[in-house]
Amino acid sequence: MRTHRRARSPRGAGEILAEEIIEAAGELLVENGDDSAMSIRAVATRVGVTPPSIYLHFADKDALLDAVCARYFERLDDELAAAAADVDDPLERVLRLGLAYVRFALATPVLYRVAFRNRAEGSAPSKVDEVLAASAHTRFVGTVAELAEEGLFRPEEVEDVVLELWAAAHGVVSLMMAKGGLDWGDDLERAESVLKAVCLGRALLTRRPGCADLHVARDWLRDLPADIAPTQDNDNSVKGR
Amino acid sequence: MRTHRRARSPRGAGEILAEEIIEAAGELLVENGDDSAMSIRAVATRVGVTPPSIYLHFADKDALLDAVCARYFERLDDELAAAAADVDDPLERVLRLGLAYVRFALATPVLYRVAFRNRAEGSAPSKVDEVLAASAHTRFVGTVAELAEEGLFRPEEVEDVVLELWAAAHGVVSLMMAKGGLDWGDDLERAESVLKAVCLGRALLTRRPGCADLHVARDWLRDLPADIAPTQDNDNSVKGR
DNA sequence: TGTACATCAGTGAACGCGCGTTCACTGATGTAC
DNA sequence: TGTACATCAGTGAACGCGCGTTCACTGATGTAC
Repeated sequence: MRTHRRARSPRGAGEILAEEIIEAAGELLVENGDDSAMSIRAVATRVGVTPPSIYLHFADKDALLDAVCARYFERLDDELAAAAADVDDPLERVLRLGLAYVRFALATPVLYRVAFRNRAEGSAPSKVDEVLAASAHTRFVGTVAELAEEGLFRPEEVEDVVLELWAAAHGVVSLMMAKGGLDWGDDLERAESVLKAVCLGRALLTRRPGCADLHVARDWLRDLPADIAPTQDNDNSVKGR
Repeated sequence: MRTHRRARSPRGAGEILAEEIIEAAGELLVENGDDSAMSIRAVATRVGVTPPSIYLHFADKDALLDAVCARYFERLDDELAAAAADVDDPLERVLRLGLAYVRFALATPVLYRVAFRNRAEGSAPSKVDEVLAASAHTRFVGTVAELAEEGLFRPEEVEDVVLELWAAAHGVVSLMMAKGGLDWGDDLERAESVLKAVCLGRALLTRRPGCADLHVARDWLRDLPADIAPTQDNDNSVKGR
């Protein structure tokens, strides 16, 4: 039941269909909610082509989903690049990157969830992981490495800090998606709070290793001197800038 | 193709079958990897009963999955209770609770993932959320409230801190499950690091609100006095105790 | 300038499958009289 | 003590569906000679 028939690609331009398939698959995922609702047949119908045509460009359904996710993470990297542009201070930049990640994920929850679906055990290594490693991950590593140069972290723990920041951001968005009924308040403010806590707590543990002992940490927190004077502008949030 | 036929329950004991169904469904999920691999027919076969019998006890497949998840979170609460027993210090207890959560999730990744699956939009409010709210969530709230009494957090931010700790723990386990290939090191040590960072960072933001401005926070971190002498035992981890 | 051929981008029809769910029925067990 | 009846815990067979995937085929376009 094709609603329209797609014009055949000119010779040598078969790749065009691949692009249209990825795009249509992404749209179907967004519209229908999850990957079990995206069928080869539905994708073919939307593109205006018959189901076997899909197999001219993708080995199977899983390969198509993978391509959709890879495309998705490429878009994520674009967003991260935009968020980091012109932010010289690495501490502020890491927060901006984290918030951009959260904003991007919350804007497209279905795709985000599909991108983090668990793949079948025997399946080939995914293109998605390569894309992630080469883009978003590298971007975070670079910024955290700058922070390490400042002395906020030790150089050998840069990868660890990145993973932990990622875990925090991922946790915030995926718990929000799964348990939207909880009292999250403003999503981005909550994310900002978590990201700041991880950054500061982690840096604190680096600069004062003794605080890894919770009793030491508590005594120390209790004895903190009175807060310093607030800075001139009261807006502590980075969101609106 | 039943491999064995289950003996009929005696009169008045029809509920026994419901229990066996939940148990079998859980086993199938664990063995087969995800919820699309758990079919009503497979559950019936495993229990030794015909498919329509399932419907004597569960309205549909979704209701069955829900019951499995509710049972799962009841088990989680048992683990949390055991982890918190005899830990008087609330700061240590919150860490133990978090680690028990992580350990439990990592021990049964498939069930954990299913329990956080996204439900269809129109579906009835899940029993799972009630169980969670009444058990694990309450447990964390109680402990964080004690920390607030100590002055580590403000009383009105107890719920927020619980959500953020939950998000952190959830993020660690679900990212580990989705991206197991990353360099996580020891899973529980990584979790401990994140949980401590969130706790300390959050408490720091409470005691020194000025640090919400990242520039202030950085100057402050840079000017931290030299670390205090380490405590007598060098084991900062809570894992083995 | 014409023609045989290769290549490319698809099509049409079908295979076989397992699934959730429904419906009318069965047979053992307890209960009322 | 015997019998009719209600209840309970299931059964057997089927409906209808959409799915991923395969296979032989088509028809337009470019290329060699």
